[in-house]
Amino acid sequence: MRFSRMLIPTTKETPNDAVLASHKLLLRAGFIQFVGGAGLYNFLPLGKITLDKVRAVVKEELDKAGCNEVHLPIVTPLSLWEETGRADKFGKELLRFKDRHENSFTLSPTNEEAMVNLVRQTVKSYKQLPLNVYQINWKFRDEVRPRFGLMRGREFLMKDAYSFHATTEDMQREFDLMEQTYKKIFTRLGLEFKVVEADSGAIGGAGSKEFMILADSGEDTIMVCDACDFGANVEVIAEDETNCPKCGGNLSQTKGIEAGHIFQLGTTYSEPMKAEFLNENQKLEPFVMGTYGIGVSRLLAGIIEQNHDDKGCVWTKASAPYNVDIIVAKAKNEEQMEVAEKLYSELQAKGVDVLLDDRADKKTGFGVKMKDFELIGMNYAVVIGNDISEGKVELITRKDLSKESVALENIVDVLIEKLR
RNA sequence: CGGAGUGUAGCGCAGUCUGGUAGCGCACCUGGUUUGGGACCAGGGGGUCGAAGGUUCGAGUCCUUUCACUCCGACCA
Repeated sequence: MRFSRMLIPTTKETPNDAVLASHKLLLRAGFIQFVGGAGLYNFLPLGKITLDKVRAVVKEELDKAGCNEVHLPIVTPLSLWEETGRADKFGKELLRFKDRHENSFTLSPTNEEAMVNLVRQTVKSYKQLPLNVYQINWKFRDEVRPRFGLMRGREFLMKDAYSFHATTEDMQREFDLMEQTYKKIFTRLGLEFKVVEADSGAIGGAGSKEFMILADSGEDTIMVCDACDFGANVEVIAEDETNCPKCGGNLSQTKGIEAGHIFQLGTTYSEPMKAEFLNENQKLEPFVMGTYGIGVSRLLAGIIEQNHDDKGCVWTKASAPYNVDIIVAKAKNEEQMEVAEKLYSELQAKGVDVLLDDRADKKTGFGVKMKDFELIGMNYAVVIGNDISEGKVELITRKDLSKESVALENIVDVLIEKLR
């Protein structure tokens, strides 16, 4: 893509209302835009691209683990929620409204009931099990206090998966598989994270684990063991506990952003909703279920909370809207522009996500392009400038802002190696 | 829902105490000069001051009511 044709409204001023780094930077770098209602944001082109990239990583790993992607309507009949009693339990957080026929509906905050309904209408035999179905879809929760930009919006993109099994043992096997799958997803996204024991909250069920992105700004307090991999949310462990219940090692307190949560549900939903299958003994049994969520839009905030500096965002390779930014120092210089166009085509041909900063208006000089590169936080910038007469370009690494001079003929290979 | 704060141009703000017909920076438009780290000069466009009501000759400013947003708390996949 060419910068000159993209809507990227970067700003120098820090928005007054934003407190968190991710909130400020995503606004300043033109990824998102405040709509006016609390917790509602427009995703601008850069934000949409980044969201889609993160979403693709989530989808790929789930598909590899044998999950089935589906798509449910965001509007759900309230009657489904009444079957499980959650219409009352969710309270005001569940946004309700009526259609022209006075029928009650909700904007889905999560989809256990809707997905159980999908499965009970289609799965009748143990031979069809196990089954894991998921969607990556917008959710709406009328939060008491939405805040911190994408961290706790009212409308947010969530991956919600639901597994159905004949036995508890098989559900636990899937639970472990999802834990491994989540670890792959978070690792691919370049995140530093911790899996912790957690409370099951309003979803209900037996065991649950949370995937915490480690960041000082996190809303959750967690206890982690420095000797083994044990970790727990303070909701489920005494905050003054100093010894690891697993290995006896030292526990220390830290902050985390809850970006994923997996639950062993059992029959909490299948029983009241009469979602049953016929077992090998020809008897009806309720499905044993698991449910697994990832806050996809929250991941964007989490990635930035963990990866930013005073100049702007520092996206990880898997999440950056573009991995390479070609900066044409003087876009009116024909030679520079020619070299830049050629490099742009070559990188595209090699499958590299590249942005060409070809802006040639008189207000957009080299300084502006550099500032935008730093603020947006793409992984690398290639500066096509004066050195081009000697066959050299400058390669800048966003993470440490280091600069190196590279021969033009080698730059494609160097970049591909770095992005590997 | 309790506490605190803020609503004035697209964004960031001043003006409100002490009422006199709206201003600054950024952004935007035109022309010129610049061109490797958010340039400079000149000119220009854009606001019924969150909303409603009231006091007054006159309200951004005073009074009443109301709405929204932000932060802290409670709550929360």
